[in-house]
Amino acid sequence: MSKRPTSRDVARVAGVSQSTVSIVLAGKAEGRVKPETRQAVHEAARRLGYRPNLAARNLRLGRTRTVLLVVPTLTGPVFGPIYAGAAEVAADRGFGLIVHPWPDDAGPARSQVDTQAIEGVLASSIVGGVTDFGDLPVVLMDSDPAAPAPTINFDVAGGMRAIAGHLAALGHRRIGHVAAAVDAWTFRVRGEALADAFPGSLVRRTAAIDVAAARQAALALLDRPGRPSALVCDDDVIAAGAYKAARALGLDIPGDLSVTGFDDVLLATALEPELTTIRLPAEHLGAAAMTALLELLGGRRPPGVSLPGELIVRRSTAPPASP
Amino acid sequence: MSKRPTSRDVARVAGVSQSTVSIVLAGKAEGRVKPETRQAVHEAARRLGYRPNLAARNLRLGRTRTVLLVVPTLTGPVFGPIYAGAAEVAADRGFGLIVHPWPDDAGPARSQVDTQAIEGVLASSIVGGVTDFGDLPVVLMDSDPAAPAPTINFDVAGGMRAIAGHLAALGHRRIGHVAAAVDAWTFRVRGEALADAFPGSLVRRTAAIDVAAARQAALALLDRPGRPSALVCDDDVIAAGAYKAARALGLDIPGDLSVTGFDDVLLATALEPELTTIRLPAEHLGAAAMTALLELLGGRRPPGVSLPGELIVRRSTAPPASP
DNA sequence: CTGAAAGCGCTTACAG
DNA sequence: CTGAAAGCGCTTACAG
Repeated sequence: MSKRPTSRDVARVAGVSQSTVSIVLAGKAEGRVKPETRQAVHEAARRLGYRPNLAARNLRLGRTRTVLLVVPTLTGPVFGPIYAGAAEVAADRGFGLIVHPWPDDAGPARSQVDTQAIEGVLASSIVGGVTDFGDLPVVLMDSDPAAPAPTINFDVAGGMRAIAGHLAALGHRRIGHVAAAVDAWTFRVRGEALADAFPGSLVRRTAAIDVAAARQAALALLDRPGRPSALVCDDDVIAAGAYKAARALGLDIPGDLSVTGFDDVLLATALEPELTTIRLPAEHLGAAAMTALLELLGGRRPPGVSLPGELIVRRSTAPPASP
Repeated sequence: MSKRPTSRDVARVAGVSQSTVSIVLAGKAEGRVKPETRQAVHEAARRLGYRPNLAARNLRLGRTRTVLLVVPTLTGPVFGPIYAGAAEVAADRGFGLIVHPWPDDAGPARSQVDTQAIEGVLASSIVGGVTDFGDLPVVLMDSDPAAPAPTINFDVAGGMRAIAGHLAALGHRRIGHVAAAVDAWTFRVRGEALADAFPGSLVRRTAAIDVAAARQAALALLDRPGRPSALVCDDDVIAAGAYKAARALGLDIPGDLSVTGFDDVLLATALEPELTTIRLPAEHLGAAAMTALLELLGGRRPPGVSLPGELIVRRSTAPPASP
C-alpha cells in the first residue's frame, strides 16, 4: 500500500534526472541518451514497477488517447463483436476505448460522458439521427453514407438482394415484408432493396423490433386471401414473431411459408426450424470503424467502407407449396 | 474551436481570484465567500461555458471518481439492465462508470484497463473465479457470498425452489436437470436447490450454454425409458436446446414434456410455446451493487444482499400426461 | 471574506 | 549526452 512510484523515484534509483527518465520511457532516447543510461532507466522502472500517471500526462499533453464507443443498448447482440473488433485495433495503437451505452429512450443530454476526456467517437446511428458530439471527430457505423462523417457500413442492400435472389430462385413470387418500424438508414435500405427485387409484388407491414409486435404485423400479412408464400423480416427478432404468427394460423414453415431473418443472432438457431438469414461481419465492422477513426484523428480523411454479409441458408426456406 | 476556458478565465470575467472560483464552484463557499461574489462567479462560469479540466483535478486530488463495471460479455442479455441500474446510482453520486467487457476467453492479463484510473470495481464473477483487481475495492455480483468481497446476488436458490414447487404442484415427480457446464456459484446453487427439492429422483446432464450442446444433453435425458416428465434448464438458452430435443423426439411441450428456463430473456417469449422461467431483477441488482461499492469506497462495510426473482408461468409447463 | 502560492506528475523546449 | 526549469489546470492550506 506504499505510494505509487513516480518518474522522480525512477530517476533517483537510476541515478539520472527526472527528465531523462521521461525521455527514455517515451522511447525518444534515440541518439539523445547513451545506451547504458537507457538500460539503467528501464531497469529501475521495472524494479519499481513504475507506470506513468495518466492524469499528469493528460494534463500536460492536453489529450487522452481515449475514444468513445456509443452503442444504443448493451444487449443488442451485434455490439459485443463490434466492441471486440474496435477494442483490439484501439489497443494496438495505444488508445483506450470507453463504451457508452446510450439509453434508447434518452437523448444525448443525459449523457454522463465528459467530452473533454475523449478524442473521438464511434457511433452506431441506429439510435436515431443524433450525431451531435460537439466538434469531436466521429465515425458512424451502419449509417447513411450521406452523413458528413465517414461511415463504415454493412452492405445491407447486398444482403437483402441475396435474400431476394434466394427466394426468387426457390420460386417465390408473392413476398411479404415485415419491416422494422425504426427510422434508421439500415432499415430504409433493406426496404428499398427488397422492393427493387420484387417490383409491384411486395406487401409490407411495419412492426417494432419485438416478438409480439412482429407477430401482429405478420398476422396481418398472412391472414387473408392470396397470402404471401414468403415473409422477409428485417431482423431475426422480427422473424421470431413471424414464426408465431405462422403457428397461430397453422401454417408450416417452410412447407406453407418461407421465412427469412437478418443478423444471424442466437435466436436464428434457437428457432425451429432454424432460420435462413444474413450473417453480418460485426467484429470486422468494429475494427474497420476504429481504424477509420484513428485515421481521422491523424488528420486524414478515411474513405467510407461497406462490408458484405453472408447468406446463411437454413431450413426456414423452401419452394412454395402451390406455385 | 477556441481554447477551452479555464478557472482563470472565469476569475478574470468575474473579477475575482482563481482560487475563489475554485472554492465557489466546488460548493465550498458557504460562509467563506459572500453571496454576491458567488453569484458573479457562477454567472461568469455559465457565460463562458466553463467546465473544470478533469485531468488537472484528478492529478491534484489523486483520485478519479470513476468505477469499473466488468462484464463477461457485452451480449449477455442481463448486462444491459445491470449497467443501467449501476450507472444511474453512480451518476447521482458524481461517479463515472466505465464498462469493461471481459472476454470470456482472456485472462485479466489482457485487460486494457489502467487500474490507476479507477477507484473500484463491480464484477460479475460468472467469468470464473478471477477476482483479482490489485488492491482495488471490489463488489461482486451473482457470486459466492463466501468470497472476501461483498456480494450482491440474485436469490437463485429461491428461484429454483419456486420452479421446483411449481412443477411438484403440477404433479411432476421425474425431473431432468439440464445444467450449465460452467463453474460458477450461480449454477452450483441452482443445482443444489433443485436436488434438495427432488431428493433421489433427479437425473442430470450438463451442457455448455449453447443451443446445440443443450439439445444434445436434453436428448440424452429424454431418449430412454422412464424419461423425465419435466426438464428444468439452468437458463433460457439451454431451454431452447431442450425444445429442439423434444421436437426431434416428437414430444409435445407441454403435453408430453414440461420445460422451464431461468433468466427470462428475449428468447423466453420467442419460443413456442412461451417459456416458464424466473425473471431476475437485473437493474435492481446493478443499482444495489453500485450502492454497495460506493459504501465500500466511503470506508464502510456494506452488507451482502440477495434479491428475489419472480416465477413467470407461461405455457411450457402443464401436468404430466400419465402420472 | 479573498488572494497568492505551492504542488500533484508529467513532457518538452532550452542550456550547457 | 544530460539536467534544470516551466507549465498544463486544478485544490487547498495559509496569510492577510
